[in-house]
Amino acid sequence: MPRPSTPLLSRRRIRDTALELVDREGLEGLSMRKLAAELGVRAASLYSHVATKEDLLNEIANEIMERVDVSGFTQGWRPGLASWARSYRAALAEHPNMVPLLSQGPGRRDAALRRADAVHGALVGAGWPPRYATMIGASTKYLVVGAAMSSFAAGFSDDAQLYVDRYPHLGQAHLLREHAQEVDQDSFELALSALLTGLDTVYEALTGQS
Amino acid sequence: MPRPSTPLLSRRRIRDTALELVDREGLEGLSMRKLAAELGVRAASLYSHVATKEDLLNEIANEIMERVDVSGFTQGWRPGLASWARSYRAALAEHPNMVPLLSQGPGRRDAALRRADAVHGALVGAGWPPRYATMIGASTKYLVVGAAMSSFAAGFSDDAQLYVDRYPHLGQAHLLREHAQEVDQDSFELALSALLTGLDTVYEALTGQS
DNA sequence: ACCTGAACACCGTTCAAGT
DNA sequence: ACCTGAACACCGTTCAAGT
Repeated sequence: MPRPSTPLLSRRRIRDTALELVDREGLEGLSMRKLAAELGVRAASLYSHVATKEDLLNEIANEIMERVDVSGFTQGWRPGLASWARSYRAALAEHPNMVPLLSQGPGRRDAALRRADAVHGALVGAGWPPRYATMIGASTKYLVVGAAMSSFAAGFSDDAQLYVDRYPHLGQAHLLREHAQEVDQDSFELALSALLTGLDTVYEALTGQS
Repeated sequence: MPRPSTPLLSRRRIRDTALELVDREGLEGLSMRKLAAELGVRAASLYSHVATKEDLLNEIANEIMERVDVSGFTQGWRPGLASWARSYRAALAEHPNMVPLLSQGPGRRDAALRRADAVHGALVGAGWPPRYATMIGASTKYLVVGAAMSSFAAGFSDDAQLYVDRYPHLGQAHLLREHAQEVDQDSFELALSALLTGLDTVYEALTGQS
């Protein structure tokens, strides 16, 4: 008898199912045993395809970062920064449970590093001194990552009345669940446009151009 | 025979030792069993003083947030925001391994909620419309949390040469370990001052004053 | 009131064994 | 080459039992 046709597992299927599990049940809901069960297999089998759980999560993180678009810089540094930031934020928003992992520096994830490098290069190409390019890339990332991590939508617990009663200003501030996403969006856009405006001022002072 | 004098454990001692462990070995290095061992006791004993591990971590997070200073708003909203942001960032920097927990919204942590409320109230008191006060509080938090989460110091792995070789722009950009903290600091200050400048413009347009 | 031993239901990972 | 059962060294938490 020859081989039993195709193998049950593949890295592709393992990654996809793992991400589904994380999206559905959170990072803490992912265990190698549950993942294996979902795939109709035993936990030990996963180790024929994946070195460790940490490795698997890093690969998934890398794939998510691959969807971040840095092509906007062809339009100039200002629209480039804005579209990079929005695309980055959108990528994180698609997998909120992965955000804590995605936020911790580029680590050894190629996709994140390649994008950091592209942003830096584009800023330098536009006339920013290298050191500023570094800081602007970092600042923008702070905004995106911070918005993803501390989004009101995730942070405030479901029984909003608890907050309204005890913290009157927050109550008035429309910080209830139904408005949370809108507040997040607007806060992010406010911060982004304030940052860009502030950078304009610096740019003029540095280069003498607008 | 009367009681054996003083109890071995207290919530205070448990919290302090747990935080030491997290600072020393990271969040993943904290287990109830290791914590108990450190305290000269068995894991089960901890549950006479603490409901769950999650509860314990929330209490620790709350204590850290208590050190964030919002008193600067007596000097006006601009210096208030700046000193709040810096104090918040400093509090996170003291316990980098706790940042992922501290960053996920106020949750049920009183200290974080009280501070969010104070900031909001101060901004409204200074003439900002409530909705803007909410957004400004959120934006500022994004910056602080993002800076803490994705700090270069933590994110880039130790062998900086790996990056220099493969990503030329990053190499030039002084992104080596020894400069990482300085870059972090400067990027944060750049973003903060750009944000404040941007907000000034909005404030003038809204209130007609500076 | 506080601490313990033993147990329960989990983990990630390894490895000899099977096909 | 790929999958498995059994094992190892861990987890958080509970609970009857001891003082």
